[in-house]
Amino acid sequence: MYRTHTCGELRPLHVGQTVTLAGWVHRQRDHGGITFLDLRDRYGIVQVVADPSRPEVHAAQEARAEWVLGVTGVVRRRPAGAENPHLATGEIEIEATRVEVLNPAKPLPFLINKDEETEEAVRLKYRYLDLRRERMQRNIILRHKVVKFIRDYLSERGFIEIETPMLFKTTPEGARDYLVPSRLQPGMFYALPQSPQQLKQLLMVAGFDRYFQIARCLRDEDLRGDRQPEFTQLDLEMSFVERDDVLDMVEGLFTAMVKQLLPHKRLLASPWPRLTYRQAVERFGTDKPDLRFGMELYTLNDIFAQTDFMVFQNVLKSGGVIKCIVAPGCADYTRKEVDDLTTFCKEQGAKGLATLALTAEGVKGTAQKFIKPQEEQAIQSLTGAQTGDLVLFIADSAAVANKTLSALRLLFRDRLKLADPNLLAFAWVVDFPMFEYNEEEKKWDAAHHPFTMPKMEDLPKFETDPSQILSDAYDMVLNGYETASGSIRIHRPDIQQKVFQLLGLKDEEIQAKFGHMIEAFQYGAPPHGGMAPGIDRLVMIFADEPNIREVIAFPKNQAGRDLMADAPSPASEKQLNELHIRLDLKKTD
RNA sequence: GGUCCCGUGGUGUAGCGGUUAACAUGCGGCCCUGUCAAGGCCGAGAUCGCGGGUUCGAAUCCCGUCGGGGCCGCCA
Repeated sequence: MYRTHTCGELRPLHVGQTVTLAGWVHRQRDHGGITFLDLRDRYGIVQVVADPSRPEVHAAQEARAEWVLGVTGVVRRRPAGAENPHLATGEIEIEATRVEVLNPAKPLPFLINKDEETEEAVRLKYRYLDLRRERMQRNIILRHKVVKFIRDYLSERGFIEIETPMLFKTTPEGARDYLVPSRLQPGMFYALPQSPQQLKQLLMVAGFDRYFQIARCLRDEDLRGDRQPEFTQLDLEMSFVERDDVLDMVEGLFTAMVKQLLPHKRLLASPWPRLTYRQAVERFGTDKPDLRFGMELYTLNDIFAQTDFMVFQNVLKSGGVIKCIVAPGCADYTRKEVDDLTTFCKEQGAKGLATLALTAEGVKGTAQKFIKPQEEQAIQSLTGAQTGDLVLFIADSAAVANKTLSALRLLFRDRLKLADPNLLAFAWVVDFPMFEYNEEEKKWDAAHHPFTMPKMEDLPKFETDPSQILSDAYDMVLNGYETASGSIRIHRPDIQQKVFQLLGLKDEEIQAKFGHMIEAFQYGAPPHGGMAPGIDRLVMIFADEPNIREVIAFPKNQAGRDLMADAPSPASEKQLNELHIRLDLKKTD
């Protein structure tokens, strides 16, 4: 038997018992006449004491960090004054009667027993060692608890967990698909699911009523700190529900989860705030606002209606907006600091940045000479800006102004530490537009997806102005991240047809791509809707981690490579032949 | 596709035109009976990612390239 107990569980009540433990050498302190070993497993650390004069415990002296040992000994209370309050097992120690090397270890590429920053490429190459570290163990265990909580909570409420295929069908809309060539059907391809969207809707047609799945989703797009090519969603769908039924269910789930799993975190508000898409963009410049702090955006078009400043005039004439935010206590920014902000704004697409510094010696800044005293007064009373603050103006198209000011807002959040890291600002963003115009391809795209239900009262606008059609789509946002999105779905074939037509899909195309959906909806489809919270992002935020890779056991790097296994890698000639694939690698541009 | 930042012993850093390339930690050896980031002494370990250029002289400046990361585009 390798062990009778785990390293983390021994307490004074075990004193006198003979126990057998197995684990890794966390640290070793050899004093010559006595040797201490900290033996570690995932449950904790316990101190083993070995007397080197006893040959059966001699291995304690030769052991090095991360060797795997088997230890037998007697649990005893530590001598008075030698307790370690930093260890859960710190009141006791194991007096070893046997120390056996189960497996030695080479010196490691980085230290397990220390949470020192290590280049991520090295961590990813030796991910199995990185995962042995306390930080990663904590994250992966938290992730397990989150998923377990979801399964329990939803099961108790009548939800059925159903698996859907990984090999499915490519779809025209949305993200780039990962394709899988078919051996049995030459020239044909499966697609790995971007989400189980269609399948969960068909499960509603099938009468399952309340479905969920911890579902792997795959999208072949460029990576970011919060985006991996494969990620996990809580996929969820309900029949005979309206929007608020779905929101209430998910809000209840995460409110209860935070209370149980994250007692050190506070919710910003309960019930969660709700913003319309329009309000969110107007006030924060984004549809995923971080509500942990203020610094809202203000529109100044009215105040500058009579401006003499040519730049502002031109923007107003061309239908743009003048908006600002107030950076508290930043009036003393130097010329260089303001220049750096300007550069930042230009990187976001803005043409420039105007500033107004409200200093004790008066108003300064690049916009000072263009802004009349009464305009400045109006800005102060609108925004509440005070002496010592720096007002930042962007005059541009609404889209660029919002995007730039939103980015500035987050920049100042981090720079001025405006957001409480222990605050969870969940919120709902509702009433998204149904369609977005794709300038590049001169056509309408679905803002969420083509199965989203337009607002009934907006149906006439299909003929007049599709840009004004709102939908029953909604997002869950948390601390500036989009953490879920969903919608009430179309269950009427006539409305579905209208949407497909507006998206420019030809009838044959609709049949080929979505025929199974259209047909299914003709056999008694219940009204239904759902959503899909992103597990990785949520756990990342819950674990206070700066990127999604820290909560995924084996993530890809920014180039989509697995640095440990070195994937992707070439396929053999034989494999390619079986799949009827010939490579064409000549283009290198 | 674009753009910005980073590559110095195993790991983390210093050095930023002339150094035997420094420090910590880890590693090896020796000493040490109460430590818990144990301590003390000794030692090994880096052609400074790679290639080219500038210079009397390059880890240091320039160009390219490779690797890694952030952001924009993209992500229904």
